[in-house]
Amino acid sequence: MTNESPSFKPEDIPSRFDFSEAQTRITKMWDECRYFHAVTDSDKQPFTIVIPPPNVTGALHLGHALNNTLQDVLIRMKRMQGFNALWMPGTDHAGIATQAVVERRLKEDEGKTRHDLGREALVKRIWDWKDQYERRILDQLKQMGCSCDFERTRFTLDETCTKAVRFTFFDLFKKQLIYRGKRLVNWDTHLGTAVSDDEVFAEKVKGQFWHFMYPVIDPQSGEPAHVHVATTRPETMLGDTAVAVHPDPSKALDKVEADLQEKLAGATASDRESIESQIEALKERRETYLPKLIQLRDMALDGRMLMLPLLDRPIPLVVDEWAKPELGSGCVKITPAHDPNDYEVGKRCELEMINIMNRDGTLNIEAGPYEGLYMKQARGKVVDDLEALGLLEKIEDREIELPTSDRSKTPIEPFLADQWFVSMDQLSQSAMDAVTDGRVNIHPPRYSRSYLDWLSEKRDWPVSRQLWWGHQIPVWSRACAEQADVDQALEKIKALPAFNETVASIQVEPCDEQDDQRRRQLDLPLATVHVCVQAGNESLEQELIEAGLTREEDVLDTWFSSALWPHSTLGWPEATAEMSTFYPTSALLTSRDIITLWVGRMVLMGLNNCNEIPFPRVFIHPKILDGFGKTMSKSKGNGVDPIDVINKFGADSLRFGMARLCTETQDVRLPVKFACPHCEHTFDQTVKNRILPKLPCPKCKKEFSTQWAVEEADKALERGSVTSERFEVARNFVNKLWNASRFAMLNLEGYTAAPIEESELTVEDRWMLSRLSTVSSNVTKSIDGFQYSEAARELYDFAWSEFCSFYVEMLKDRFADAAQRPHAQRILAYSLDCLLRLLQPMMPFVTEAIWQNLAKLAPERGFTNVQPGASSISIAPWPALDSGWQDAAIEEQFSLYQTALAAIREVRSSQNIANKTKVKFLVRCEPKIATMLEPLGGYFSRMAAADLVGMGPDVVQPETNAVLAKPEFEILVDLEGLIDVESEITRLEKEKANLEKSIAGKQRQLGNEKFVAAKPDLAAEIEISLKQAEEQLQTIIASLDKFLAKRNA
RNA sequence: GGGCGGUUAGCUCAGUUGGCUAGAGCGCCACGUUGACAUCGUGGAGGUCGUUGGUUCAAGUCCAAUACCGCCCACCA
Repeated sequence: MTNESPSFKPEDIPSRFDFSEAQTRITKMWDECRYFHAVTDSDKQPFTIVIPPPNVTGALHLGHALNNTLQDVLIRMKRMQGFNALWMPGTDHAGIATQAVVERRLKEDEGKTRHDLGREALVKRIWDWKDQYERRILDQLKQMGCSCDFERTRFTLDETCTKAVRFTFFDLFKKQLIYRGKRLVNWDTHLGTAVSDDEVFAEKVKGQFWHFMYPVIDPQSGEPAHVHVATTRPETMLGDTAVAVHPDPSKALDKVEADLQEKLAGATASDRESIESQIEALKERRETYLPKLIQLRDMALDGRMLMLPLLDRPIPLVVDEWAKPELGSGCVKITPAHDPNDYEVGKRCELEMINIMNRDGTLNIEAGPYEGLYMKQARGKVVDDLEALGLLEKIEDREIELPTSDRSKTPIEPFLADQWFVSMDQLSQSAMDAVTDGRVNIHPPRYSRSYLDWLSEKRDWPVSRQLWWGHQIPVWSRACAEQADVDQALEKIKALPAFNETVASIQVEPCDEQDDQRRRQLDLPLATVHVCVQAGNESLEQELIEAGLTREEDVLDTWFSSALWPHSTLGWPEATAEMSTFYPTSALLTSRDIITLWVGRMVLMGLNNCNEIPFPRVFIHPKILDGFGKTMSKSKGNGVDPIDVINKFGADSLRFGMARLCTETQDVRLPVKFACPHCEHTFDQTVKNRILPKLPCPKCKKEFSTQWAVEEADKALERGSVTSERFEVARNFVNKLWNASRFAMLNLEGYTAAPIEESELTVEDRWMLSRLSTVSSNVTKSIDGFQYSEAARELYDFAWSEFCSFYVEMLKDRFADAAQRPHAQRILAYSLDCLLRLLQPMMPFVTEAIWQNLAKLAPERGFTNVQPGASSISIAPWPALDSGWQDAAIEEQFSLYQTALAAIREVRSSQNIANKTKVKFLVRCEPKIATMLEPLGGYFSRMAAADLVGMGPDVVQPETNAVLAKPEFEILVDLEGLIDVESEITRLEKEKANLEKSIAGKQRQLGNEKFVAAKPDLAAEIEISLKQAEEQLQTIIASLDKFLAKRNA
């Protein structure tokens, strides 16, 4: 069969890969051909990955680029391996984060708050924001070359996901695994919502430490008149319901002292002084203060009361271990409703929990005369009033760590609020079991520990958020003042026409205020009736409202919907073809900071909803750090837009660079630089300049804008990109590959397809087949085992140092010979084809571009059987060469050649012989070695401008020559008329020193009797190499003597 | 306070079960551009593997202690 192929001239193919043109063209082609669309009626085995949905708060940065590159490399390999590969894309609504961004924008641009707009209008604005950023994110993914099935793109707040959320919530509600209760939450008074612990950061601020005195009621003689307490938040005293003292202060002090002594024993000299002084202070405290603490403890056990000043409310003195006798006065005021620790004390001691704050941060009726003041205003007044009463002891300045909301940057107020919870006992256990019994495998395994530790706490999951953006909780409630109301409400609900127990579930939440009289005073309901409604029952929802119930306003924690992601995206709870085909998914790739928040919850929700784990393998990949070792994030100003990198280096370089950097233990440190758009000068991003809206270029002095530009004037400046030099390696590699294929294009004219006869294979062909077989097998294993950097490194070394530097060079001679040319063309087309396919997952664009060119010249390729190449490399079969081609003898033969070649090059370089000057050389060796080198002998001419003129044990040494002694042979380079005696002496002396060092090491080892006894095999090997080294040394010394004599003559 | 990871060449990182002279890329030095590639080629210089101690015939590798850097969790009236 013949294929008349067109021909390429050098000018037809640029010597640099035009990635920008190729990316646009190829993305379009992939899209049109729907290569990445997975179908449900396939015979192929499925392989599914769901994307960790990026937040629609903003655009993707390099951390996402890493995450998505790794997923794409895996899914692309699996697709080529013949799996029905689905990579499910989508985005996350990211509840509070997104709402906060939009609210901030609203405030900045229009000076409005969300209340000015109202719920509906705000939510619409957020949807607009979401549309904008979802588009941007999906575009970024496409530009990166991600082979997602974009036709299936989901959003955690879309109709499909919403249905899954409703079903899950209903199911858990019905199982009594969701309940409403009071909980101390981190209240953001600015946003009017609770925020989770991980959305709170501690800000160091200058604050004060106030010392108060609370009067003792009816002090007996000998008893103190006051108890001393201290606080950093004086206004909370209005909610105090006790003062605590340690139950056994003496023992507690013993314990503290024992700990200090232990610390002292192992302390360094510099620490000793400080520890010793602490012990001193402790001893003094024991003498002066302990009796008083014991007295207070006894008073507490007697049930004595204190008078809370300002509100004149009697509060008990209680014993609790939370009070530390070694600190302050040893007594601590307890504000259960406004402090997490006090809350715990309150529960232990069954204290009243008095909530003194409204949702907006003002004080409520419980604060008596202070009602209506903001917490901060109340602080000053409380302090002033206490001072007026003579109950302010002192004020200290102190640095305090103020819990602050990450979203609104305002101080957090701990606040007791009604919240919905998921009961985690059983659910956590199921997720723990999945990992401990190996159904879910976390890689690297060390991360299993943080997963298990966190789940084992089994803390109930607060899922309600006082936000407008999110899944509104599907519960309709009614508060009932009397038991009769409750009964009546229940009866009425059950009688509703649309009511039935399969679509609605009822819970009755009793009031937690046990004291009936107090409950009435506070106007609290006796009980609240909650009805949870299954999705798709709008008529019942309407009837419930008509029956006087109101819908819960809160929305769900964004992680609630994220937890369903692996099955909600596939259409659960419907029994879809997608669910049966693609669930459970095959692997999850994510970053370590959401192991607990997300991975654990996906496992337990998958088990709860689908009765099956969501994925058998989880890969936790490294994080991208900036040049200072800090994680990248938009808020720090060190986030880099992958598009900047793509524009400068190309998507393949970004991807290959990412894969190459993805090792198992190290985070990826990526020093980034600004690139001046005017003069292309690059300079470091520093802590100081990275958040400036505009910068002057240090070289050309012109200004350019950054991602931080806000003002129109700044935005009008040309935008400077931020990239990293670390992608240059990958960019060069892409170009190298492009040029290797350019060589192929220029030499495939007249290509005819035919199987390659085994008898026609040369040594180098067999070597290439052997290497291709080994490399493809290793790369497959590496990618399957998430060892991306290993895979990238092996491919890089193979493609550059073996394929390009040796094989292609050798083919040049064969192309020059008309007889060998057709065969050389076939084997080149075949091996390039294989190499491209191996590189496709990491570098899909350049390999596709070359693939399409190759198809024009050599549409049919193959080795044992010839076939047309696939229409796209994305769907071509993954190389899986028979391991029978792996041939250690051939590889050894090749390495002999490489050693000889390097030796000749070394001589040429040290003798400073011009490239064009041909040299002659001989190889003195055993006949066996000569036989091995013989078939490759011709290539020395092309690759080192050296002609092999003789080989064997008896070659005659030329008059003037350089000798390179290697274990297997000696290379004798004829330097007649070229010799530089001094350089040669220098080289030989260096060689001699190296050999002597090596020999000494070997002799030392062999002189070690225990070693020889323990490892006889190894010792024998060393003995052989020692003998060779000694022979080499003799040769070198002889040659050196000769040159020394020449110099002295 | 608890846990985890890191420390190897000027920079960024490899180094499999301990074993012969510890590797790569970038950067640096020298030489080299008429047919794939200067985003290239060839050669070279550069490391007492954080520190201390231990196990072993043998330690970058195993153990212990310690310093520094980073991350996670808990806590700080």
